[in-house]
Amino acid sequence: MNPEEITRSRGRPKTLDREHVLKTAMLSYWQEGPTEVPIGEICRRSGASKPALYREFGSDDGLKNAVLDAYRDLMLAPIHEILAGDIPFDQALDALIEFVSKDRSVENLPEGCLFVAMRMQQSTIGDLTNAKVEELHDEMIGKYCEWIERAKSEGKFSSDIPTEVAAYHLCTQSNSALWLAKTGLSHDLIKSILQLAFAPLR
Amino acid sequence: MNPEEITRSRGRPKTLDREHVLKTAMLSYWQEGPTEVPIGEICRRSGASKPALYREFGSDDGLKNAVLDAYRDLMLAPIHEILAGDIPFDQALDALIEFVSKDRSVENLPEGCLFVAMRMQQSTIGDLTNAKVEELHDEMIGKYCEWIERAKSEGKFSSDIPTEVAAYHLCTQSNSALWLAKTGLSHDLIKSILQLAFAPLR
DNA sequence: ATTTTTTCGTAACTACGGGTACGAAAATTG
DNA sequence: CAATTTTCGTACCCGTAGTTACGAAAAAAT
Repeated sequence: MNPEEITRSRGRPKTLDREHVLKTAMLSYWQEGPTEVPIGEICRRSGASKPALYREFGSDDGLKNAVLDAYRDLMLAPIHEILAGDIPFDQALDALIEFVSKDRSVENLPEGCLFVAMRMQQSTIGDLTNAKVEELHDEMIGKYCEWIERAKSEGKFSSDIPTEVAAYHLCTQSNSALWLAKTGLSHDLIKSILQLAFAPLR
Repeated sequence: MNPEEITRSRGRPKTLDREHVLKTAMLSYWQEGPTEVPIGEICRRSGASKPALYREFGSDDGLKNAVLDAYRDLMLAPIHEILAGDIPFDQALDALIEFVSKDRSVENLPEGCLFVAMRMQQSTIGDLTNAKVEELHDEMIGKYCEWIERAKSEGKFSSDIPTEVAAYHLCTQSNSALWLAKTGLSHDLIKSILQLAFAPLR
């Protein structure tokens, strides 16, 4: 009754390592851009064969879609957690700045934001992936709005600023910061820019 | 001695309308993304033949490079003028917001910023064009820096904020605003976001 | 052992897009 | 008019990338 036998069915055993392919693809797209790395290259880098990859993900679009799910858990979920937490507004802002402008090279992660990169490439990306991108964006704006509304109700945030304006502002700043990091701007400079950009919210 | 005869040389007269091709290409790239519109499509839309276009611009890269020059004159130069002008700092900021968040559909121009779009597409774009993109970006940052330094020397801008931080912040906000417009966000909302973002500079 | 099922991966197919070879066309020159 | 020069544009070349056909391989079931 060891784990190997639980899902052991009839045919030839699957050797494709889905998680490994997904990780390879995510890092490749993240590093070089979602439209820059062809399927064949993902195969070479991950050691998988093209048909195997197609059997698993269906299409280029399917793979990108799956990658985006993995990316969400890695990079978007932590932001959601900061916003959902019970920490004071100012501290949450700082945590946000810290998370966004943090140097990821120590974790062997690329700079920039795969999510933003995908959002830019309008038509080059498949329908499935585009739909997910918009879904994740709406989710993010929603979380920001909830957070701000909560802060407003606690008197920690000026009611003069419409929630929607603040939410888009926050979202935009994070995106820009991640993008600036990709252009090679120093993390200290980016942090200063974020502090400046978020100043009117405090 | 009419204009037609001034440059009339020997061979078959050129029928390719360079300006028309350039305008077609600029609007196409601007609207749909610089990597989304193939050369062949530019030809179809402008009525030019492929070899004619290659004779005129040399390559895909050459065409994009020429387009970028045209775009600079149309969209970047006006910003430079605002920054170089003698108007008070606050008014210049407002003029900036106005120019960036203005509705361009009335002039039949696309939303968004071709320059920013090109800067995103790292490797998909040729060397010539990439070099020009960086050149234009450095030029823009430089103009912002000069403007801020001037404002500082006149006591219209807080010396607490490093010039470089403010310059990047301003540049980033403009880029973001143009990009938000491309996603379909209302111009009023974008203007509010810009006002919020620029508040700490006043 | 043979059949059945499932996955494997080589080797193709196809579409698209950047770029060009080349002969025809249209002008000036002598 | 013939020679020369320059541009024109059809029809092609070729590399790239997404996708799949298909026979072999590896397991369970009979």
